[in-house]
Amino acid sequence: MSDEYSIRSKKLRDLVEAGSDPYKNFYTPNTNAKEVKDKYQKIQVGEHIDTSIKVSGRLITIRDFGGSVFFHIQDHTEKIQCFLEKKQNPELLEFFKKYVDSGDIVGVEGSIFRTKKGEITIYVRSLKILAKCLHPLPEKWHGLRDVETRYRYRYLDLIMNPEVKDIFTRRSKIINFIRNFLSERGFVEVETPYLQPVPSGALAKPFKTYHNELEMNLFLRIAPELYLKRLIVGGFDRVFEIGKNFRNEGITSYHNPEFTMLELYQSYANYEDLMKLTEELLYNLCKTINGEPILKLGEKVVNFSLPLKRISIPEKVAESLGISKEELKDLKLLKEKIKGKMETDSEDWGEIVLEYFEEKIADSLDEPTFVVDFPVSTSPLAKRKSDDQDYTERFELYIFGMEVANGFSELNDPIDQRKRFEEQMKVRKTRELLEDMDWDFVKALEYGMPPTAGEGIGIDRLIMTLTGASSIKEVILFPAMKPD
RNA sequence: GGGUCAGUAGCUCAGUUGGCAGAGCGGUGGACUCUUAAUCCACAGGUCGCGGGUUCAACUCCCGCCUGACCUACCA
Repeated sequence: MSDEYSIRSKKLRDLVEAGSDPYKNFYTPNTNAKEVKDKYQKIQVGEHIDTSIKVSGRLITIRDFGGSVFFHIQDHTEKIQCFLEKKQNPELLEFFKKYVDSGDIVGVEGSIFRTKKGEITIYVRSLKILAKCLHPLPEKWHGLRDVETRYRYRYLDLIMNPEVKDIFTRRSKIINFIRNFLSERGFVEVETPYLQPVPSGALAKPFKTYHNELEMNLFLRIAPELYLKRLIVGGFDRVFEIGKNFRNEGITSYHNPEFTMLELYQSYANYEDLMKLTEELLYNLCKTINGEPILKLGEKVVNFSLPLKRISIPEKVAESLGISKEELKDLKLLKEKIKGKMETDSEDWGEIVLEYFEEKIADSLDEPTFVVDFPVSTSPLAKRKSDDQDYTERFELYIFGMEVANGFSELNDPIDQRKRFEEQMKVRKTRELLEDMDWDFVKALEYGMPPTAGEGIGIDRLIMTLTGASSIKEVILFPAMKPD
């Protein structure tokens, strides 16, 4: 009976015996910590406002002086100090010392004054325990730092580290903004299957599951792409979906097995239109959450001022290799030039160019930058550029060296699409990914899909860049973890 | 997948050459009516990540495993 859990449990039993319910059904505060502080900001030291405010929240720190007690409670807005003295209510002070611990959810009622040290404080007249906390909170000064504990017990993380709550509040605002932004521009938000008979729209290892009644294998989707394009075929002009994708692959500081993706499709638009849409979205998003388009994150600065920087893969690669864009197209010369700078086992011209770009140039793209002119062989679902058949109408957006968005003018030729699926089947067989392709999607294209541009934006990664998080786990409430 | 580092009280962390397991916060008891890391006195609190091994003796050295972080590799 010496550990804290037992001690607190005993207090709980004693409370019940004393006829007090330690888990109240309800309590209605009439304001919150922030509102109180704002409203009474002007009162002077020593001044006492005779009002009756009720706030509730978690009691986080206690300073006991015998005849009086200071404590802070933290609600969903912030924390506020409370003061309870013997003179006012001796029974209540006794109750507090006997039953109340840091961590408890309490409701307090009282008036307002400013202490000698200048803090706006609730002069407590009554206090109720609304929910007893049976565990001690982590240390008040250092808080909860251990990342493993923070992720496994996110509720503790949120209690102890207000900046964590800020990140997820900001995440919510960002997603809301995106929804509104797209809705205002005529995009219809839709939902497409998470359970798919054929995992499609990307090349990634899927999670497999099984439907008992249908007696069939199903896969958690790796992308919603083909379903969204079916909707374009069906006559939706502009659609988007914000949802989870699931990829059965490695976990890194910017990969989580389930992650949130925005995909949007706009018919009668091309990749240029989507770049404009994207930079407008980011510019306004940053201005809305930050007040200005330049975001300062410690030493890092992200500048979303229009227009965003744009660089061409062949230009940068040719420049880096000291050859012309025309010479770059010579596979033999290219392989000779990269010798000693980069190892590759690829024989494909486009793959080598892109590999070189990603390895030597992309990582250093800190400022938001559109990368354009992807080689055809590396972009199987994108249309070729009309003025250069070796490259496609595709872009990726990089921020802090991280790929945040990927968009292109969509292939809508069903014959070409069928051919590409057949080629993918061969590749999958050699990689022992024996799933079938989504042939019905080809059929949909055979009915005619208008010229369309589509884009995917990795929401988690976008939020990382907008909050300065260095790990994707910091922007996902419950990131994937092995059992402890 | 490969490499590096870490895991000790509820939390944050020390722990020397292999020689009794430590501190602060938190807790309990006591003093204290304007503190905010309150202060002061006393006390309690340990599966040293898990399992083997070496040794008179292991938190410490060796082997294996678990969990995490970082780097690297893979990655529409």
